[in-house]
Amino acid sequence: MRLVIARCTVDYDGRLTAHLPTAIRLIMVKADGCVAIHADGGAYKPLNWMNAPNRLREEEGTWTVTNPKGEKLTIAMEEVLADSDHDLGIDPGLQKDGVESHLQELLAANPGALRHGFRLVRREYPTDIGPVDLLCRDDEGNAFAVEIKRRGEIDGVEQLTRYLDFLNRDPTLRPVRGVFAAQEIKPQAKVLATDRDIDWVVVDYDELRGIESDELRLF
Amino acid sequence: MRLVIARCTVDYDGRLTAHLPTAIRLIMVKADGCVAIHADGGAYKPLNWMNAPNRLREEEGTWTVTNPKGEKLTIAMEEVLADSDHDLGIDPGLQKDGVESHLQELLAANPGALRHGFRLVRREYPTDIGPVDLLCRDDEGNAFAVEIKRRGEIDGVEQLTRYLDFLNRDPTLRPVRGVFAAQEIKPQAKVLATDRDIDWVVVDYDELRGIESDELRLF
DNA sequence: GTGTATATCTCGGGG
DNA sequence: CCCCGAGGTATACAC
Repeated sequence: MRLVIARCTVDYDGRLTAHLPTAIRLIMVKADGCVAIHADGGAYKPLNWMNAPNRLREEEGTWTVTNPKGEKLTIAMEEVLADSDHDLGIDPGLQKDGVESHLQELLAANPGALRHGFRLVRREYPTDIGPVDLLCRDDEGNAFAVEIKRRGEIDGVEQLTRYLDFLNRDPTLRPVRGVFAAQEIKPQAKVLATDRDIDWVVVDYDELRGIESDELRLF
Repeated sequence: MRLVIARCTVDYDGRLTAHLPTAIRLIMVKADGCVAIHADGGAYKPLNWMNAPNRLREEEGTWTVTNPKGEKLTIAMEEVLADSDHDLGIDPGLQKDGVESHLQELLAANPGALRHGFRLVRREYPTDIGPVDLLCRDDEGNAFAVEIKRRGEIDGVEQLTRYLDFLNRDPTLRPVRGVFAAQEIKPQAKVLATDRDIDWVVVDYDELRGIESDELRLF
C-alpha cells in the first residue's frame, strides 16, 4: 500500500464529473491498484476514488487513472509532502455474525418460531420479480410468503407486497398470505403491513440461536 | 490525519459482531475522530471502522473506540511498523455534476423530451407523502406524474406508484398516469412498471444537455 | 430527532 | 458478465 500526502487538485470524469480544488489530501493506492483520495474528515468515504481494475500512469506531477469502462481520474500534484510504501500482505478477511442471511438460516431451520405449525416449503422461492426469502405452509396447508429483515422498514413491506402480488397469480399456491419477520420493526412498517393484511413478527436472534443449540444438544 | 501501519487484530461489537484475525493493516484516524482499518485491497471500503462522533482510548497496545450508540471497536496492536501524523487542513469539498437533481432541471426545462406535447405544470409537485419530481400535462390536458432517476430500479417504480395513489385521489387531476424516466432502466423495473401500467422512458443526459445549449444559442 | 430519497453507493451471490 | 438484494450502508434534507 502506497500512501502519499500531497497538495493536489483532482478531476473525475465517468459516471459523473467531479472536481476537487487545491488542498492537502491523502492519496491511498492499494495493492490491487485501487486509488482513493481522502480528506481529513467525512467518515470513511473518500472524496474521490477509482476501483480496480484500472491503469495508473504517473508522469510529471500528474497521475492519470483510467479503467476499462472509460472512467478517468486525474490528480495534479502540486506539492508532495510524504510518500511511503508498505507491504501489508494478504488479509485473512472479516468474519461477520448477525446478518440477514444467518437470520434466514435460523428461521428456515425453525419455521415454527414464526408461527406454530409452520413448515418450510422452500428457501429463496423464485418469482418473476425475484426470490421470496421463505415459502411456508401451516398445518392446514395454507401458503405463507415470509420476508426476513434485520431491521424491518417500509420498503421490506413493499417488497413482500410485490411477491404476494405475483405468488397469488399461481393457482397452485393461492391464496398466499404474507409474514414480515425482523429483529426490530419500525412503527410505520407495522402500520403498512397491518393495512395490507400482512402479519408481522419480531424475532429474537439470540433466542433463535438458543433454540438451535438446544436442538443440537438433543443429539 | 494519523496513519498507523500495524500488525493487529480487530473486533467490532455493535450492529453486528465482527472479528479480524492477525494481519498487517493501515489504521487511519481522521481529524473528526473517525477510525478506519484498511487492508491492501477491496476498493475504498475499510474492513472495519467507527464513524464520528466517538471516543478513542489508547492504552498498552490496545485501542478502544466507543460511540454514544454503544458500539465498540477494539484494536489489539501487536506490532507498530509506522506511525505518522499529517496536518491536512479543511477540504474545500467536492463539486459534482450529473446527478439526479441536474437531470431533473434539464427535463423540467424540456418536458417534450419525455413525450411530444408535454408541458410542465410544476416541479416538485407536493403530495401528502412527498413531492413528485415533475407534474406535466399533454396537449389534450391529461395529467402525468414523472419520477426521475439516474438509474431506474424497482424502488423508483414503487415510489412513483405511491405518488400516483395519492394524486389520483385529487378530482382536479384525476386520472393521472405515471412516467418513469431514467438514464438507464433495469429489466425488473421495466417489468414492474409495465405491470402497473406506468410508462418508462430512457433519457440521454448528454443529448439533453445538447438540446439545452442549442436553445441558449438561439438568443 | 425521525422519515425519506440518493449514491461514481460497495459488496457478494446467482444465473 | 450482468442482475439483484443487502448493508454496521453513509449522507443530505425535510418535517
